[in-house]
Amino acid sequence: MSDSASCLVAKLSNFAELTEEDQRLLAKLEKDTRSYPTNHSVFRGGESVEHLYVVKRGWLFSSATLEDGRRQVMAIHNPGDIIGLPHLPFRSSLHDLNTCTPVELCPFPKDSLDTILVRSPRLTALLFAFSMVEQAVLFDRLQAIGRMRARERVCHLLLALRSRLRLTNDVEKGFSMPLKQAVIGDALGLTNVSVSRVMTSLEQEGVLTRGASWLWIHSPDELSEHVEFEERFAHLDTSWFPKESSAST
Amino acid sequence: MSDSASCLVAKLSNFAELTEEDQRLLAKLEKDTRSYPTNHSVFRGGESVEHLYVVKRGWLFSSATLEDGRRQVMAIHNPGDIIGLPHLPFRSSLHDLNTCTPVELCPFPKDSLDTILVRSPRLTALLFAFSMVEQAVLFDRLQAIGRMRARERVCHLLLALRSRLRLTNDVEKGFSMPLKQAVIGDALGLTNVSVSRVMTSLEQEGVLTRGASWLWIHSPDELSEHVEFEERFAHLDTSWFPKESSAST
DNA sequence: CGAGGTGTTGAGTCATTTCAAGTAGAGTGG
DNA sequence: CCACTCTACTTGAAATGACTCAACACCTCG
Repeated sequence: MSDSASCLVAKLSNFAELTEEDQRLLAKLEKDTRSYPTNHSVFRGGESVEHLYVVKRGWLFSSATLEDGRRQVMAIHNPGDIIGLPHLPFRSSLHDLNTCTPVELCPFPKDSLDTILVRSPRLTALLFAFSMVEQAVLFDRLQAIGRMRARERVCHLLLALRSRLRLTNDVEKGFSMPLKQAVIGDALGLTNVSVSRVMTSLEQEGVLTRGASWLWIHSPDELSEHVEFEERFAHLDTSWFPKESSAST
Repeated sequence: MSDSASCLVAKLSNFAELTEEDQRLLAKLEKDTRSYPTNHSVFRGGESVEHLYVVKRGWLFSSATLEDGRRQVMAIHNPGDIIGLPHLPFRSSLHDLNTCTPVELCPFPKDSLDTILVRSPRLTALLFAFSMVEQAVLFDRLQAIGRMRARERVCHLLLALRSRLRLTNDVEKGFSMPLKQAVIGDALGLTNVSVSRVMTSLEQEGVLTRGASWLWIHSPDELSEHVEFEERFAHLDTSWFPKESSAST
């Protein structure tokens, strides 16, 4: 993980060797950088999406809103994430994208992917694998929302956030957590009020400590047994990947 | 959609031209066929998964169960579906897989995909796109569970099922629906009791007609406005696909 | 210092669950 | 072919977890 390496390269390198060529292909996705302020709407659901985005800095979330205002937060995005893959096969974006903090994004056009698809089957496989990991995380949240009580849901989300951040940050002594309780609620099918009650009670019980946009989970292992949280970023099975980039051999 | 064409080829052909080579690559995935009876467990979460499966005939569902027995149904699988892509990057399967009807599956090993990845970037893109459509459907269900009332959730699921089946069946005058209410409930974060109440009331109001393992939604258009259901299988944007299979040119 | 956004806390309400009993239907064996 | 059994579904009554509404506290930022 050299200084010049992007978050994306850093994240992906955790799971598979990247060739020079692969790194070059990824670097092209991060050519441009755009900045956005806090609480800014990057795009809205229904708008046509020509670009995908690599998150360079900051937090964002994707959400969809029903006509009467009920909102569901679909995903929370951190540095190193690629935003927009689910929109790929659609003409217009599925969700709104909003910033939680000041953000730097690297937009790249959809069809930049075709070079990767043609030149590096192995990198393609890695991106696909990562996309499936995202989907696994989504399944876990589906289970949390569908079958867990408010308290379990909140714990589950906090553990999931921590697990994500651990790929690129040190989280042992706490980590930055700029999400508003209303956003957490909308991610979990709860109200901000319920989230507040749970968080307060968790803090009183000594499970965690809160600061301004900051959170410390004291004993994640203990907590994760209690709420049946599953680590999804631990290890990727890459055995089925093509052996080499066909183009580079 | 010729007689010899598989459900998978039929489904994918709806969205992009498949070359001879692509069809041959897909056909290889359906070489073997295995049969399973109703209510049979194909595999359990945690077992190692060497294979993916193409559904040739019948209905199945994937689910995960918490220690105390609470169950979440993650996905419902119909003919033409590929089962197991989300498990791909993991050593062991994420979910249980169970049959709802007698079923025929075509198992193929994970690394069969590498030929596709290397030989046909275009088919790879199509599979990826389809996988993203699945994810979009998952997002929709997340919203349903997180932010809709029981009645809306059930309507939403019924419309989603109908929309899936429409790819391969005629659903205008009703369709086969072998899911038990407990399964529907577990897919929606409800109890079988709530599902029963909703279904009964929908039938009384003339929204639908039920028969033995059979369902007719009278006016899906009207219903879908009422519950904000979004059709995801209508059209794929394939503009970003690589132009040709690199290997076949 | 004031203002607006964010989080907290309490009281009352409501949708869904839980529990329980009963009905209907499909499949099985005599 | 009928009785039996098991499972799925239905229906009602009571319990409950989360929501709504509302007031208030806190903090940040201008």
